[in-house]
Amino acid sequence: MLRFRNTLSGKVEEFRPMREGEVRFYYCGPTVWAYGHLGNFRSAIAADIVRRYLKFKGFKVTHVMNITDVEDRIIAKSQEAGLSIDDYTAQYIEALWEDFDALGCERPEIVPRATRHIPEMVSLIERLLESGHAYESDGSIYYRIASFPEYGKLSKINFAGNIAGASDRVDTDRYEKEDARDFALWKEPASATEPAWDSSLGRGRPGWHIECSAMSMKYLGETFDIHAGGIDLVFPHHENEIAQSEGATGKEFVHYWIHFEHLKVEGETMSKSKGNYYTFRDVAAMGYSAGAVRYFLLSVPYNKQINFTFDALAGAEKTLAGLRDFKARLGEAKTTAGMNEALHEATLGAAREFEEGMDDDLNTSVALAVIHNLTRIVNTALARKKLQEDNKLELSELLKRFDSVLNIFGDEQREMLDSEIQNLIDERQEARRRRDFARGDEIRDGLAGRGIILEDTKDGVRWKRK
RNA sequence: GGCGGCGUAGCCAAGUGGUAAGGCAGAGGUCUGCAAAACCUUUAUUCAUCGGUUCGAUUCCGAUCGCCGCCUCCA
Repeated sequence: MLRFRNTLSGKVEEFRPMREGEVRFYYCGPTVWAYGHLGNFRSAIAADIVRRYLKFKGFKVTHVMNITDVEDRIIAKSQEAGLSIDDYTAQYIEALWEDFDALGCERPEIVPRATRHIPEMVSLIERLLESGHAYESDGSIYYRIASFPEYGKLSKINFAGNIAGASDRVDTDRYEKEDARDFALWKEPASATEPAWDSSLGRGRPGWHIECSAMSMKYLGETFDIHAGGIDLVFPHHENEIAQSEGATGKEFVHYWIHFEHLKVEGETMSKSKGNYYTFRDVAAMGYSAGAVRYFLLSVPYNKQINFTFDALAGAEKTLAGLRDFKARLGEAKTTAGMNEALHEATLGAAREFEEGMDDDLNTSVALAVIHNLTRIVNTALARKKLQEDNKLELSELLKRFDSVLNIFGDEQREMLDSEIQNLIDERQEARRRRDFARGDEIRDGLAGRGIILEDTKDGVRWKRK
């Protein structure tokens, strides 16, 4: 029984999709201008795990991830660069997909962009105007929070208590708003050169929040199953989405809200001013593998803050190498026919515990511990020649199944040996037969220098790329 | 000022009202020409501190200290 912590209720709830066997899932992806830091991928990988585990459970998943490509900062930066919005954002969107692929994230079925959905936003704003949830003021259009009594139900924000300490940061005079909390749905351009769209609402551009309401409802319906994103989006972004969507439709917008906790660096907030700001590309350039980054980012459950340290990442690198070695060793293992019952039981137990852990609000820590325990049991069996053919088949299938969720074991196919390398290995074997260990070690060291690690086993020489 | 989260071995970290998963690092051993890998053994009488509730608390409650987040269009 799959359970999620639902931000709306604050409780862990059993997941029941609206339609049998089908899940509609919306994930607020990274905004373009702040793209690329490790925290983005903590979130992206968490969303990938949600998606993959739903599929593991047999659901058909329709996964929508938005790309915010029109927003104050993007407009400012693109104008600074003298580029159109599209030209400015294209480089980041390209980088997004490269990193997505490198980190083993499946691409969502639908990736709508705000700039491509202006008409949908306009018509949603029109509905809000008609129903009294929105008003025009000074050329812009605002959401009237007073018209939506449930405002605050997601973030549980106490507005009365908030004012005292935070009032200095609420810029009440900036716009002609009825209430300081009201937020923009449609903004009048600040200058003639600013990018804007002509519409029935006048010339302008959408506010930030409206795109997610418009695009999610377009592709997933007015009510859908899961909406996820970083925890910082709870307020105001998701709170406002609820106000916009439920204000317009009168229906419940989303059944399950899932929020991903943030990443810290050495126990502190990651920020450029602290000098501890890392992008995925930074750590990749330092020689860490994408697989290790993925492993690290999913090693702590999504609902807990994760603490990034280079020690931990190096640890993930080694752990992952061990798991991949294990998989390769299993594939090459010589077996006898039949099934070892004790191993069979261990395999079934691991399958069950993995699912129990993941069912419990996607506890990836537990899932990984299950895999490590199984690995040790099977390694012991391998060392004692207890692995039988049916166990091997069953275990290979189970690893594949685990990996359909975690995607950490890497490619099925190993690269073919270069004939040159194979010749060197053969030459070394010949030297060892002559007990010319000096020559043998020389070849082994030479190969090591080229990133080829040799392991002598009873069944011959195994090799792997570093 | 309002609201929320966290503090577990050298490091990362899961977890629970009934006596501490897993990974990395470390130590000893098996195997090996030497390595590597793997296996075996080992590493928290204890879960920030102090009180309270309980037969029993790391787990619940209160206080204290420390860290983090939201209340600013940052995932």
